[in-house]
Amino acid sequence: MRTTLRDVAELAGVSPKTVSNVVNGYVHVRASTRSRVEEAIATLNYRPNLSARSLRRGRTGVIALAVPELDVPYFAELARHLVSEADRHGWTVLVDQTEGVQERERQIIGGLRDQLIDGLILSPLALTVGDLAARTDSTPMVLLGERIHNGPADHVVIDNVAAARDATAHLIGLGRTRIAAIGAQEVPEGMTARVRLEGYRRALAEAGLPYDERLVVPTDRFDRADGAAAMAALLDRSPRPDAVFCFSDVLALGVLRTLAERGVRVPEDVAVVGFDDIQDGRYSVPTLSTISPDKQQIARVAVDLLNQQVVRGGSGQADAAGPQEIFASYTLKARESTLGRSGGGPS
Amino acid sequence: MRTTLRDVAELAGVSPKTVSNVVNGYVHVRASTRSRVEEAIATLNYRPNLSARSLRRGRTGVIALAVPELDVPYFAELARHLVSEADRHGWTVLVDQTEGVQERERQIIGGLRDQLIDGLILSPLALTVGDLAARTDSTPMVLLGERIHNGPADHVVIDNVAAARDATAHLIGLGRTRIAAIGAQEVPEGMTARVRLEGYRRALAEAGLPYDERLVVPTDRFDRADGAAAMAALLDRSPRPDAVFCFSDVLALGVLRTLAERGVRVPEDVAVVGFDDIQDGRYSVPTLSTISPDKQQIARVAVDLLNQQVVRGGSGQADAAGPQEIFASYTLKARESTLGRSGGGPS
DNA sequence: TTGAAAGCGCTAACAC
DNA sequence: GTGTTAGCGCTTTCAA
Repeated sequence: MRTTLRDVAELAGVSPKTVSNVVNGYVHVRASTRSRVEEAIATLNYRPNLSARSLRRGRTGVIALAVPELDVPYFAELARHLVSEADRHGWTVLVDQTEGVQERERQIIGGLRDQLIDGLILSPLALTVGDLAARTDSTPMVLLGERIHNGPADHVVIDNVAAARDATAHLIGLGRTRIAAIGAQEVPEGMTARVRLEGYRRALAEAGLPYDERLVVPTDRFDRADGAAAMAALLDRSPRPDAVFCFSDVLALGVLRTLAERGVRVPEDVAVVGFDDIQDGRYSVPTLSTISPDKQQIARVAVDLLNQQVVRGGSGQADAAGPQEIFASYTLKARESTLGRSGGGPS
Repeated sequence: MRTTLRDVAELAGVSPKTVSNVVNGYVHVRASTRSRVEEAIATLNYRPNLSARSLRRGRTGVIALAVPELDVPYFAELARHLVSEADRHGWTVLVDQTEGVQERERQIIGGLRDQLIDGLILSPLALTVGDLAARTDSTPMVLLGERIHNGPADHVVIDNVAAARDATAHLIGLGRTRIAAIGAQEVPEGMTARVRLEGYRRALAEAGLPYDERLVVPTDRFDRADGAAAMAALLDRSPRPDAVFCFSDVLALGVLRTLAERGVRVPEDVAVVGFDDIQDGRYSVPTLSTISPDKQQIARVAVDLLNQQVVRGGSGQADAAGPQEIFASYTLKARESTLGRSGGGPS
């Protein structure tokens, strides 16, 4: 049998309540009593039963992180930061993988882990505004990514339109004029692929360059194979681009691969910019220019927002001012794939 | 107020026990009763309180996965598989990051999450045999990686010595004679770096090649920067290697980067083999030859072993036969970094 | 096939 | 500063 608070109380010759006070760091406990209790705890190797505590307190100390897949580098890096930040708040993180499946995402916002978690941080891929509006579960929730503006939930984003515009403008600034975009998707407004395309178009417009649909390549997903295939398709038709803006770094790594296979020089013949600043891009050949969202900030803000909701009473609602939308910062990191070797080594 | 089982019972006009029976799929419930209860559950949107259930049952349905860092590609990929496998067993996975810090690893095997989890899957980096022997916590546990043979815990590994030997032998088979090893570490016997070095030495010995300490480069960690620096050091002194065996793919990616910067041709001047078969290596330039452990198998076996322990009664002990050590399979994937472009495209 | 009662281990409320 | 009491929501006896 596991030792309980009661056992400790008996051994220390005090009441259960006193043990509870000591365990929970209540200050008004006489030093001598405290040390006696602590000694008993040590001898019995007592550990509080978290289920019982949760039942009583109505809080579990656990939050859920739901991402499409844990081994997509961007989500892996985000997860690392989120787990660290959550830890600082005394939260343990459990992980759900949605695989970007809508039904799965629906279940999760519907309260799949309802009674197990204090809150939920979700990076949705397929969820619609309607799904969110229909949500009845009141578990505190924070959304990550550009998905849904003005939705009914707190929300951490970066300004994807501006970032995509900056990335494209960087290519234009290098004198490129036939700039391709890889990663377009037929998805609802507000989704990542859409807003990044919007930023791309805006940069072209601002520079007085034409928008040429033949230079815009859709991909099913955002992975290396998609990037490689998209670049191959571009090289096999005209007009031939002199630069490529990829909607993710992983796509861009596939692009670099195809360019290397075809003997196309980067950046001399084709300059490449990605998005996400994953670690691989800092050591690829060539190193990858990219938009770098401040992932740690995203993680910190997300956990803070969640904490606010929990403190506020777990109503699932934002405060009177309505749901918050917080913009995290990003920077453009120009590396070899646009600047060439003059860009220096890994950064 | 959240709806409880009691509310459902009242609405359905039955006792709490009957609701419980329905919720838990107990068979001996009259169909009419069952449907009445199910209706009540639906109208009230009832969800069982998992804390209460855990408290009563003594099981939480949660297991912990402890890895050094979630954004190291190998662990990210492993985590993806583990979460999927755990899901198939009805388990939710919570994640702890140890950062490879011994004290942190000690806390975790010591029962940090003791009362929150049914079991623990740990990929230790710094733990000693002594730490494990001193463990008193009885939470079911499975260890991942080559760390400790004949230790007091169930354990999933691949045969690192054989795999490292195969990798090195592959290089020897290509006619290389000055084969460097990157990733050596001054660590206790049985740890990854040690066993891989052992396999390297064995391959050399079998081929009648001398073991040359100048070709063995230690690294603090296993990351891209370490690989890049190690390769730079090798190029700046003699003998100059004509091949490199890296103890991880991430190291190898750093190595490829340095070789590209220095204008050294791969594999013509230097052939490179890594270890782990992370996704990046399938699209790097050149693609990376590597040892590919069957990560899905590792995940499946680990979860199965944990499940066996839990079923057996959570004693933390293996069965009468003692702790089990299960070997997962691996394959050598020869790609461009050893075969050249004849090796074909991404595989 | 269903119900009544007890209690898992903890903490909140209140008394002393 | 410490003890007593009650009860969080569920499942497990045991009885009907």
